[in-house]
Amino acid sequence: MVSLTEDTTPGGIAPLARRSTAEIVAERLREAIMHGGLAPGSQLGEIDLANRLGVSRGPLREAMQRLVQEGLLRSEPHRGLFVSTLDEEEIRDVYTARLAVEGAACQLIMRGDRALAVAELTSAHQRMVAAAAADDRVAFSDADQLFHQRLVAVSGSQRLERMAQTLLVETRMCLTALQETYRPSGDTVEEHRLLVDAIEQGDEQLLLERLEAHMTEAVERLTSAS
Amino acid sequence: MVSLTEDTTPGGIAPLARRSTAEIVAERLREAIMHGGLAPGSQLGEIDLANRLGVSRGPLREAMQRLVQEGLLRSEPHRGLFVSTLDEEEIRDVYTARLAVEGAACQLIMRGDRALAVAELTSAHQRMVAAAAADDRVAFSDADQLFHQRLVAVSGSQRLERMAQTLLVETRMCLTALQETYRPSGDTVEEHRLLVDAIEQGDEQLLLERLEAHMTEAVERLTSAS
DNA sequence: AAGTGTAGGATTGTCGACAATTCCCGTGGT
DNA sequence: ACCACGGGAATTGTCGACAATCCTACACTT
Repeated sequence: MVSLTEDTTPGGIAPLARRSTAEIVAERLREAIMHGGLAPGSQLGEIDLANRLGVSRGPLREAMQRLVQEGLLRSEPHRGLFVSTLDEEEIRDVYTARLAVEGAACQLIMRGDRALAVAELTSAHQRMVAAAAADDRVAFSDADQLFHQRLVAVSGSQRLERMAQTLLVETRMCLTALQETYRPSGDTVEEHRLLVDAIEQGDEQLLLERLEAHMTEAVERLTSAS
Repeated sequence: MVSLTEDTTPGGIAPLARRSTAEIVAERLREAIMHGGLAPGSQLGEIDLANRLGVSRGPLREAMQRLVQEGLLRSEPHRGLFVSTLDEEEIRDVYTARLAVEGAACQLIMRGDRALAVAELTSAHQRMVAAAAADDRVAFSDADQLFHQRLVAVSGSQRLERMAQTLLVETRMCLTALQETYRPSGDTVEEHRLLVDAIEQGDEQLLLERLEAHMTEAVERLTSAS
C-alpha cells in the first residue's frame, strides 16, 4: 500500500492541515484525466482503480463524486462512471466559460496588484518560451496551464480560481486527446506575451480584447483539428 | 426508510434516467443549507444526518464530498464537515463571480434566443411582484433565485449554469442568515424589470451596465445589514 | 432466420463494524 | 490559581461483505 499523504514541505511547520484522502484521490484522478491516463469515454472500474491507488472503494467513490460534481465524470446509475467526452459544442462552452472567468479575473487584477501579476505571469511565460524552444509538448501545455492558473490566482478571488481549475482540466483533456495535431506554436507564445504587456500597461480594454482573441484562437485551433 | 426516487413524470416514457442517491442527497443538503436548516458554521454529524435522511453513511459521505467540491462545506480532516461561513469579503467574492457568470450568460442571450429569455424571465419577474405584494420573504427569495437561474439556463451554457447554481445557493444562504433585515423591496423588483427590458430592447451594453448595478446594489444591501 | 425470454456473470450500490485520530475534562503538580 | 498531563468518549476514516441492478450470451419459440 503506497503512502498517499506525503509531506511536501520538509522544513515547513504550519501546513498541519493535512488534506482528506478523498481530496488527494480526486487530485490524482484529475491528473490522470488531464494527461490521458483515463481516456474520454472510458469507464472507471472501481475495484481496479481502488487497488491501483492503494485505497478502498469508499474513499475512491467519494473522490469520484467530487469529479462528477465538477463535470469531469458522468454518472450512469447502476452502470458506472465514465470520463466525460467533449464534442465541438462542449469545447466552445468551455472557452465561453473560461472567457467569463478569466475576463473577470483580469478586471480584478487591474484594480489590484498589477506588479505581482506581471511578475507571476512573466515567469510562467518564460517557461512557455523554453518549452517551445525545446519542442516539448507536455512542458508547453504545463506552462500554458500554469499561466492561466496564476492569472486567476493573483486575482484574489477564490471562486473564480476554483471555477477556472475545472475548466483548465477540461481544456487540458482536449489538448491531450488531440496531442497529435497540437504543437507549440509561436503564435500562442506571442498571445500570452501580449496579455502580460496589456496588464503592465494598465489598459483594461486592450487586455480584455486580447484575452477574447486568445480564447477565440484557441477554439479555432482545437476545432479545426478535430 | 423513505423513498428518495419519486417519479415526477407519470405519463412520460423517456425519462428513465434515474439519478444516483448521492446526487439526490446532495440536492437535499443544498436545500437545507439554503433555507437555514443547516446554519453556517455548524457541524454535520454523519450518523444523525444519515438517519434523518434515511440512508447510510456511505452515500451521505459521497454527497457531502460533492458539496465540499462546490465550496458549500469545509472539510477538516478527523474533525468533521462544517457549513461554510461567509464574511463580508466572501460575499463580495460571490457577487464578483456572479457578475462574471451572469454577464457572460447575458452576452450569450443577446446572440441567442432573446424572445425565449424575455418570456422565461418575465414569468419569473411576475412571481417576484406577487411575492412582494404579499410581503412573503421566502417566496420573494424563491422568485429572485428562479429569475437568475433562468437567466443562465436560457443562455444555453451548461458550465455557466452549473457555476451559477452554486453561487445562487451561497447567495441564498446569506439572505436566509440575514432574513431579519432583508425584505422584499420595490427597488429590487424594479432592477429585475430593467434587466428584462434591456434584453427585449436588445441593448447589450445597457444590459451589462444594469446587471452590474444590480449586483452592486445587492452587495450594498447585504453588507450594510451585517 | 429473427425475435423473445431467461440464466449467468459482473459491476455498482448499500450497509454495518472495526480502527485511527482528535477533543474534552478531570487530575496532579508547581 | 494556573499549567501540564493522561484517560475516556465521541467522531471520523476505512474496510470487507451482502444485496440490487444491469449487460451478455445462449437457448427457445414463432
